[in-house]
Amino acid sequence: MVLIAEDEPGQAEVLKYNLESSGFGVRTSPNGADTLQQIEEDRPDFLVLDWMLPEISGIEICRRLRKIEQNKDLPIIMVTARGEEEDRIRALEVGADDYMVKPYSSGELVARINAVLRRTSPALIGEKLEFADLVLDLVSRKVKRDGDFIHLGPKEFKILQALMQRPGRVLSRRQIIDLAWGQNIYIEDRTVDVHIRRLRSALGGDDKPNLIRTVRGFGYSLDQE
Amino acid sequence: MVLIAEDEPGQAEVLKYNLESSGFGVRTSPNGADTLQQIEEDRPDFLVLDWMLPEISGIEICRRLRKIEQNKDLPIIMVTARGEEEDRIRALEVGADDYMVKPYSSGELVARINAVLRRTSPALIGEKLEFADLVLDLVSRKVKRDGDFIHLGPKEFKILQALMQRPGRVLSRRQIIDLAWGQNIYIEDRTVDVHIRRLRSALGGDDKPNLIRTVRGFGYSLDQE
DNA sequence: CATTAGTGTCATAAAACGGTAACAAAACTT
DNA sequence: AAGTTTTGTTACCGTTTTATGACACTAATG
Repeated sequence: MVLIAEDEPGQAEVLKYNLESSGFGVRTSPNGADTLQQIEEDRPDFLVLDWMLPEISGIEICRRLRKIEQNKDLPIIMVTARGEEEDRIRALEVGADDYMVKPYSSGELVARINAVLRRTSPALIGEKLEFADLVLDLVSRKVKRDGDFIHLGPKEFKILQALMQRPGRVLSRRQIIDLAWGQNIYIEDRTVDVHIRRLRSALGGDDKPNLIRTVRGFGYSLDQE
Repeated sequence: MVLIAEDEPGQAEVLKYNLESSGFGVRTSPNGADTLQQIEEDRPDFLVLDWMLPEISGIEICRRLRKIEQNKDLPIIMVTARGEEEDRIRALEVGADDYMVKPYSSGELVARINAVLRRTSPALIGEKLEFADLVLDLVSRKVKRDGDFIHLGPKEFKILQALMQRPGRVLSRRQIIDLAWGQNIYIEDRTVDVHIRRLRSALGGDDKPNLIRTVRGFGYSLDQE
């Protein structure tokens, strides 16, 4: 079930029609408050969220959703007329999984929804997260590198999962904390460093290529090399 | 390298010509068996696949490719004369990334290929700034020149970002400071010179064309000489 | 209840980065 | 051409940021 949060009725109709013909179940919501309520009453599998919504903006909705444990993993594609780099970054920062600029083709939206689903809900599709010679299985909660099983503590596991769901993307320490610990928890940023170190060493230390890149001043990302 | 699987030679030629003038390397394949063989011998970066191919249909090729681990992520755009919703859904179901109905403009195909690549390439949704042979990716925070990755400190990165967001426009030292350091911060104008120097040298020094133009009395700008 | 695995912090070491001054070179001015 | 202004370059050193090891504390396990 996909929820479309879009205030312009025409736009919403077109989207609904197209998504339905692509096999998705669709609900719509005309404003921010209603969106939040619908999500609370019956959590959709996917949210297509307009940046500019009456009452509560898309950005704000995104931020709020990410604070609720249950909605941490709700896949969100943000839609907006604005195309500035800053906005894109901002959308990704508040936790959107992807971002589309109007006008866009419905085909592209459908394709992106599928792409995001493939990436963020591997458990649903029975997929595993893979990166380089790393395999992370969410179902069995096991990690394998280059064929060998690796033991990780819960925190390290979640951090690795967060990174693998966004390969190449740099996550700030704050983002990592949000994703691995949860919001509204106060932990020293430095603590992330320590866990990254533990993770690195569990992944093979100096014996194997380091897959976690330090991005000075920002955070960490998964990376080849 | 893009592989075009298309049985009608004229069509294939036109596509090839257009893709090549957009900078893609192109190979072609006239039938299903040859397509699979070419992919096995030398995996292309992208597949443009006609639905109706002799010997083995496009749909069938798509299905088979998706079963092979190595080709799970090969981006595929399906091309067909049929435009029924059902076909569209079917194409996406068997794992195509996008779908185009004939007749279509080559421009649109190029645009779609780029859209799909943006989505599926390592950075996934990396928003990239480009100028000449420079690519700056805000999401993975990486800079590439002419194919080689370049390491920049945070300040140099931000300065380059500021310049690339306004290609050709001259930025005063003050503006650069505001953009890279933030407002209300006091540092010497001369410091910008030093960072520009570091940036130039990181971008290849004397080995490659200098992309940063000095505008005496004003500041700096990105420029192709 | 004893033991162990897992966590968060701190202190310290090690890098990486950044701002400046000082001088050289280049570009304008007259 | 000499003088003046602006930019290029280098070296230096303090600061910031990250890596690492040790330790205390808690939750989980048997």
